[in-house]
Amino acid sequence: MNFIIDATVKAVKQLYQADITPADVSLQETRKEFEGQVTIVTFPFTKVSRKSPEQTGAEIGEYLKNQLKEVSAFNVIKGFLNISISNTYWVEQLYQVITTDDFAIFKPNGKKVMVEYSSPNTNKPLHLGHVRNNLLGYSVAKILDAAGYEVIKANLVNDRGIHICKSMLAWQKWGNGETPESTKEKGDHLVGKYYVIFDKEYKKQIEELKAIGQTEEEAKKNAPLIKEAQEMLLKWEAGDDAVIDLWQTMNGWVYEGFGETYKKLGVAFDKFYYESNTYLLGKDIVEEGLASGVFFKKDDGSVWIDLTEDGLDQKLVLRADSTSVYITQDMGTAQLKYDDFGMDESIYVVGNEQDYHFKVLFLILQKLGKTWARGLFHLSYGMVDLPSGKMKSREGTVVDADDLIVEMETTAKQVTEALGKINDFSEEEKTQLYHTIGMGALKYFLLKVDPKKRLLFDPNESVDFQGHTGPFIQYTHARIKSVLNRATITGVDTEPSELAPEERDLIVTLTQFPEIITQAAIAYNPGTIANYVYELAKAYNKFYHEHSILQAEDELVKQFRLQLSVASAKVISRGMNMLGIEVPERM
RNA sequence: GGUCCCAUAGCUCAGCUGGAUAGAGCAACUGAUUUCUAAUCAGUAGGUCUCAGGUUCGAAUCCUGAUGGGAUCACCA
Repeated sequence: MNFIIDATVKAVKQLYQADITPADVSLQETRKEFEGQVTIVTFPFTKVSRKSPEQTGAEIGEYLKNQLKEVSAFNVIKGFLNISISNTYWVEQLYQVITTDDFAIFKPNGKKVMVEYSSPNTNKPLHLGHVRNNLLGYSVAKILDAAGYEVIKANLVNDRGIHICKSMLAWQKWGNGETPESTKEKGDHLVGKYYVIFDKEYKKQIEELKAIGQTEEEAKKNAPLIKEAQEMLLKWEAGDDAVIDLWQTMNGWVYEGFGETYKKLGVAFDKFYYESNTYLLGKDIVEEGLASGVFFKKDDGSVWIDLTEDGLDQKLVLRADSTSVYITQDMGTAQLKYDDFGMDESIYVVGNEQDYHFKVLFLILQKLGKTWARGLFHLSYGMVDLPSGKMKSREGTVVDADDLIVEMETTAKQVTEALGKINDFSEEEKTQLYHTIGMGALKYFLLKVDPKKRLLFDPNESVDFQGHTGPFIQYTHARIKSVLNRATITGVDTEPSELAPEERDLIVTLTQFPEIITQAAIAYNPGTIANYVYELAKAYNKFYHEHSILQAEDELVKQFRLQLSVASAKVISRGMNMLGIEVPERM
């Protein structure tokens, strides 16, 4: 639509001898109730035209109609210039733009971006919060890829620390040598079970100590279990063979479990980082900062940065005993990632409870003069809440990722069976389809909302399969495929004598796809894609309902509608793919 | 208390680089299937865009303040 903008700039120049830039022309979609496809707001031009908005619109409209063959008509309502673009233009768009192989395919932009997401703890299974994180990260990676970036999907696994020692210790004490094989339990669930057991026993000990007069604080510190866990962590850091052995074994179980869940979620990674390898990093950066005066040392030997001028606090970056804190490690890991890949941008998909941490981290790196720090971005997303409140792994009040996936598949199965459209499918095909639909519903549900917003998830109210949902869009795709399977496409570009409004609207929506990808990539927001694909599916269903494809008036029209259908299916499929959602051929 | 995020229909959400009478879905009600998949389509009803100021020809959108909700301000990660 740039040609309209350019022509408008010229029109203003010709008519009113005023120079404006393309940015001054606000072009928008014409509202449904009016005639036309694009609308120019004429109010901004009245200053130079010295005429009423209506008259200004009429004059510009007249100019455009005379100058551009694509403009077939116009009308002005209350200062809004509504322009009708000729049917020929839209049909050309379909054949010369939308159906071409490189439609909405972005050329490599030469930029490299890392998307870090998932970042699980290896002491418990994944829950709904992780699911949101995983789907978001994966989708953003797909969107950036589509927008022309070279993308590295990274996962920084939190595989060490006191929380893992807790699971290990509880297993040692009460595990009786249980393994995933012996219990037939998924490895991450087995380990998570012992994490919960630890917490239960720990709480018991705290109560006992409180009963003999200790304060809550003292009891938490003095409980034998926590002391044992701390000892175990020290042994781990000292490289004690037995502890390392156990750690490797139990982490192995967890990774196998995570692998299964990731596979079901359909997410993947190009690069894994492990905190057991990175937790000592960052100390050299502390030295660097001390040398350059960005950091300062307190009397006790601890190292700090003063961010009060930036409206933040003083922040510790190294303990007095010269051991690392969280942010030390993150500084080091950021450097490591940059050294590994030299990416232009790096996106951290992490919950919004860490907003402050990342603000500080990025600021520190900038102050240290890391040029790449400007490319760091925290993609912060809201918590997933249950009606009962926050999810807490330790207390077992979580929606488990694996359970949730099974539940979605079961619901998909029930809905599908009730409709009875795929009775000829093999068992394997059915299982596959239930998975596709169930995950489509779940993924769409989680991705259509703005990442920033917190999400309320009611496990008792199942995710919908009708209306503004993943299955609605999947259904539209299957429906198109069903029609295409019954027809032969000649591949000859035919122009119908008349273009119905539903056909034109569908083409208009299709042409927007590249712009939508760009927007989604700029905002790191899969919701942009999700809502667009929904609009497209709706536009198709409306067209489908109003017009027969196979029984079209004549072969020209039929071929045109078939091409329109092929294009719609393709864009739906590509859009959904950016959300990590599969579209079935039948459902 | 400081800082950050959020607030739109009964519910879940779009719209936010300022533009027309604020849009979808769910739930409720009505209608469409001898015709390409009705997981669909068409319609009815549902709104003080939290509130109060400000900027503007024009504000759900930008600014200020308030209210409500959430997060965070650890020598935990």
